Amino acid sequence: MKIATWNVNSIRARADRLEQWLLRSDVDVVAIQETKATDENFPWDLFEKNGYEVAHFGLNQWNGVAIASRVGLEDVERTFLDQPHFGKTEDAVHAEARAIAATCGGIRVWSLYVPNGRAIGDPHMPYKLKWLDVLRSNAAGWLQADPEARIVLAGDWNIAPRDEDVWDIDLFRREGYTHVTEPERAAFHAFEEAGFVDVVRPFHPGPGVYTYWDYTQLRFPKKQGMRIDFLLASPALANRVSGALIDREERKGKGASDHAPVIVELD
DNA sequence: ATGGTAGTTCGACTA
Repeated sequence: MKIATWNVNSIRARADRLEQWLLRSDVDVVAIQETKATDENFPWDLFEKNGYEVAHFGLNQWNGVAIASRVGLEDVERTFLDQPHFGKTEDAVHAEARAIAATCGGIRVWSLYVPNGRAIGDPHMPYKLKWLDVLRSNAAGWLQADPEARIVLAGDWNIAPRDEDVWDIDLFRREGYTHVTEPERAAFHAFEEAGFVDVVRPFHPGPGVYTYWDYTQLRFPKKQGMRIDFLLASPALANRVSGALIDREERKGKGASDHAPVIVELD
């Protein structure tokens, strides 16, 4: 069984490439981020005609997350408990479309699009950290309730946990860039302390292994990327992982997303 | 000093 995560940066702009990738990659489940779509303009047919069920959570042209599966899709959940909002509104109606879950082939799959902190000192940074902390609190609770639970937290985390996860850590420090700050890294490592495991890194250790390359300044051909997309598996699921792939081919050519798909193979 | 890219959508915002 193969499970993938992929920030597609607009599912409508990526429809043709996504369909070709589904055929080529042969994944059973894919967690998708940044659909930039509403349910009204979401390309449902693309999945159905290729044998996938799909659940989507999209409110407007921003964010948007989905899960597609050909091994079942049950108990869909949109947002996690007490998911923080940006700004003053506190009602669930105003939560951003950044988290969706479904049970696929016995695995609880979360497709997550972690908020971008934008800049050190920007109010989006404490929002990002709070969002991660509440998610971690929920996820730790799921494991406490059932230590054998098969859960995968898959998505665009907008964090580079190690210095080697960006092409030039000195540049990031000098310029005061986000994604590499200590509070962001602590928020990520808290998931590992709760028992979740990055199941891709052991198969693809760095340095120089990335999942995202900015569109500008020839970042991809210059191999200047960031590792910010992760699948964090519960212990019971991590034990079943037999391989992983970061699909750099999909970042090539005209019409590519700025993120590559990340695929995990399970026994 | 500027813009360098790509997506939403048609001005401005997001990444």
